[in-house]
Amino acid sequence: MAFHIRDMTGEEIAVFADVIHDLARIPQDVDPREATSERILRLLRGDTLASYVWEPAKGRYYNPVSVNHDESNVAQYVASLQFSDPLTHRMRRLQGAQIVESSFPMNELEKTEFYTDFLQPDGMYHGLNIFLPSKSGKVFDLRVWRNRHHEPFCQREIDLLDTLAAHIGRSLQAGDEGLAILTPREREIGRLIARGCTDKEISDILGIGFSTVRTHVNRCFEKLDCSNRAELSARFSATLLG
Amino acid sequence: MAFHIRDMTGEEIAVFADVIHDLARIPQDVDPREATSERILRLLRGDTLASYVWEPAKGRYYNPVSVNHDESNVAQYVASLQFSDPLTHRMRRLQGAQIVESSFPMNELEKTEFYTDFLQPDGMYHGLNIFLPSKSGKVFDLRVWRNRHHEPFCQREIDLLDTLAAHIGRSLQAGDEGLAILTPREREIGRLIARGCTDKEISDILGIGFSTVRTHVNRCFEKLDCSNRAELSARFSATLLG
DNA sequence: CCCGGCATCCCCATTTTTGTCGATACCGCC
DNA sequence: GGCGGTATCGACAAAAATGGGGATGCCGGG
Repeated sequence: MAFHIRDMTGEEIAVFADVIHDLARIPQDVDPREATSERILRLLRGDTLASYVWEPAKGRYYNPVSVNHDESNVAQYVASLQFSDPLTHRMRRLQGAQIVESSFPMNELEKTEFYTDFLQPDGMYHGLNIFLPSKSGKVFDLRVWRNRHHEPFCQREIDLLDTLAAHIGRSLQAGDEGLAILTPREREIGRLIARGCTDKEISDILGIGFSTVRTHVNRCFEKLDCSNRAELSARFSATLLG
Repeated sequence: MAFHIRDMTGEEIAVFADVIHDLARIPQDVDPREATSERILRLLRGDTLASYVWEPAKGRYYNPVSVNHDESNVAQYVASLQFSDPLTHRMRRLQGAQIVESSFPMNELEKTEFYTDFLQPDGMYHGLNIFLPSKSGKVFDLRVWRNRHHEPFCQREIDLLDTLAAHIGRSLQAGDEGLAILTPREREIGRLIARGCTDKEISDILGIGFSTVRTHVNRCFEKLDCSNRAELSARFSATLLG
């Protein structure tokens, strides 16, 4: 029985590589967490996963993505439970992936209402968290859990999560700095430009007036600081294909 | 001593992820092998690495990339030794990463001239090869070696190389189908278009006539079947930024 | 030695893009 | 109810790109 918790099977290596590959090429209008969270959970051999984004302006978490969690639980966390969560306060400023038990002993955690009301019902026992601050002030996080019948997380998962989170962070960062400032309509038009459509064609495709297209295109130029559609096209297609 | 050869250190996981990330975003005019071979060798814990591309039309290997090899040895391999190489004949049609010793017992190999003249002097003893056919008929390969004082390769490296090679293959494939049909000058102009330069600007930057730029641009359109520069820009920037 | 590919240059007519002014209407928020 | 953001439309002139010709010189392979 030479089983060593840190090893990765050939299949896991391949899945890991695919996740990193996808993160590198994901379109900016897709949430990288949506596209990868199931596979990340599998790689970390966890039971449930949740991810939130801390919005500094509002002082709260929002934009949840979860796997194997009860949806209403996640909704409730965003709505109210986040304000009585004793974990994130303590862990948010730590660097890198952290095992919950290391910062918050289980015997202490089990006594809290947060545990009995929220964690326990959804089978969250052994926890592994990472909080990743981005330039914009937002903090992106990933929270992975195993139920109490499973082994606690160990170094293999810490290393994996550190790496995965860094790449998700890069991907989110790109979204932050990139096309997010455009309105949905503007992104739609940007995508068509990247496909080589002329303004006339775009107005036909979208069923709107030529002038409208012109307005949107000009606004794209302003917002993205592009001087012509070739440059705009580059900005879009850098993350469009894949 | 619970050392298990299949594990990856946290640093290796991070390097591996970076390699995959880079392969996903590498410009099409950069050889993905050049950009990653050192790191791949380190991940596989090998001593030397060489890579060639089999050109079916000419019936020979060309375009070598190597790490820690004597350059003249590699040149000689491409020039002549490849035709007396007893290994690749036997291994080229095998699927996936293969340990040389498994197909070609060492006691047999050590008797050959190829070993004494070529492999031995450069310290190639334990070998791990992969041959990856591409749609165009070309076969891309990676050949990693450890010297005789080191452990033979095992499953960890097979899994890793399988995955790495698949991603390099993807990257090369993209190059094959993409910008490779353009001349160097045409690619240069395509890149500038993707950065948003007008034809006038391009002619100034490159110090050539406006008309010349026009000719190159038109040829790009023809070859890549693009109807305007926005589309061309998309083709270039899909792999340009990183 | 000739041919093909490459890089360089020129002209002309037409289409598309770009810049810069407008304007109206809807919707959510304070 | 006003205000900001979004989506929608219009007009005009300048700048750039596009499509179609044709032309030269260089170089390497058959």
